[in-house]
Amino acid sequence: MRESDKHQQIIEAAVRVFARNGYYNSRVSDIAREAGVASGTIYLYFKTKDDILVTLFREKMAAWVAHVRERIAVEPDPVAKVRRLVALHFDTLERDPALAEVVQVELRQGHKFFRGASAHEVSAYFELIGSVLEAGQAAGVFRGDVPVNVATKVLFGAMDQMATSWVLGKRKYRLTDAADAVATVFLRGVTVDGA
Amino acid sequence: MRESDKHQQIIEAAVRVFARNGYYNSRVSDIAREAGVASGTIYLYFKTKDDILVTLFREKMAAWVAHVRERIAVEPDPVAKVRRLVALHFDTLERDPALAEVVQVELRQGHKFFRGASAHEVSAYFELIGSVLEAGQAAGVFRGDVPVNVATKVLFGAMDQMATSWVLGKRKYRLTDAADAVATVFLRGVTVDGA
DNA sequence: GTACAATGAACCGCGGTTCAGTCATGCGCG
DNA sequence: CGCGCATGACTGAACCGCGGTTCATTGTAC
Repeated sequence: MRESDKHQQIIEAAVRVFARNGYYNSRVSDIAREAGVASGTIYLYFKTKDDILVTLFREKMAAWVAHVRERIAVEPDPVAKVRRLVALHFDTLERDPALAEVVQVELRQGHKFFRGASAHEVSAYFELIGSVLEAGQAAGVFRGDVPVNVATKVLFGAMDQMATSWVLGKRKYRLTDAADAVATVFLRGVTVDGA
Repeated sequence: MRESDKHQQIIEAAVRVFARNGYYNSRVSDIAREAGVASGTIYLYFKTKDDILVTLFREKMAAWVAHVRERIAVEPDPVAKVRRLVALHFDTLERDPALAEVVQVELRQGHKFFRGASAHEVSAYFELIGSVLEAGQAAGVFRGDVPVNVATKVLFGAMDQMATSWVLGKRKYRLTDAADAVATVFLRGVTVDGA
């Protein structure tokens, strides 16, 4: 039983508990029970309850960005990269329902998500999207009259809302099925006419 | 001093307090002080602290939807309606920074926003957007191969993300300036070729 | 004088955090 | 080899501050 075992064990338990009850309605003792440790043990690995949420988000988000980055790198043209990005975004959430619930609903709490400690990881994802769009503009595939930072937010916002609706609607359909439609609308919106 | 005076007074105070500190970091006594009443008075008008948040959201959102609905009704063609909708969405938030903060950041808490008591008001807005897009399809202006419920979420998500970024970035620029770009990307995405 | 709005100090349950004690592991020494 | 002893992870009951809620009292309008 390596140290990182317990750390990870607690993180994974926290994801499930937060997904079930929400952050503020979860007590530390709930996470402890779910992880199969005593509540005091939590404090050997995390400074505070908040720290669990922040750490969980940082680790999950960092892994996410790394995963997406390496997967879209292999796609040669910008259009394919965007399609792949959307598909991966949805696929990641669909693969882990508890994580999806936490990311889409619970992590938006107050100042903890975009602002605060996780800001760095979030902006890394934004920058990843932005770099794809910039490359597309440089290649003459995407129109230059749409500011990249606007297009980035439009794409992220579209994916994010699709995901949120899917989570809140109790995941009754396959999120991935909508990936093409979302990518198509966006691409049609930013591509130069006749490409 | 009509009864509804105090009710409204408390709601407006709550908006400012929640905007400043976040929902969970605001105590009822803070709202009371801001409203200029005693903390016990709050409970003559609201059942619980949660009730304040839910009521505030319902009232604000209902007014929002009504306002947008009547304003876009005068625009005759679907494209103009969409442009107007985006402009109004941003304008409403820009006019009331405290409300914007609460709507974009604080109200996303746990199950209180899209799920739960406010679900009805949110879906009213979604249906409003959806009806515009449907009319556009019927008129042959918008493409029929994009499902309306997907396009609705794409548009809402795009606007919502723009707004969230603007709020989190401390409102350093004019949100309204981005309205055209957002509307243009979306419209280009859903309009039939050559319209 | 009656009714009812408003007050705000005090209550009380909740739950994050602590810490004194238990247990397991491995190491040195006879 | 085996027997304690030191080390440090782990435990979980108890503590304690916080803040939502209540309600006996006061103020006011008619």
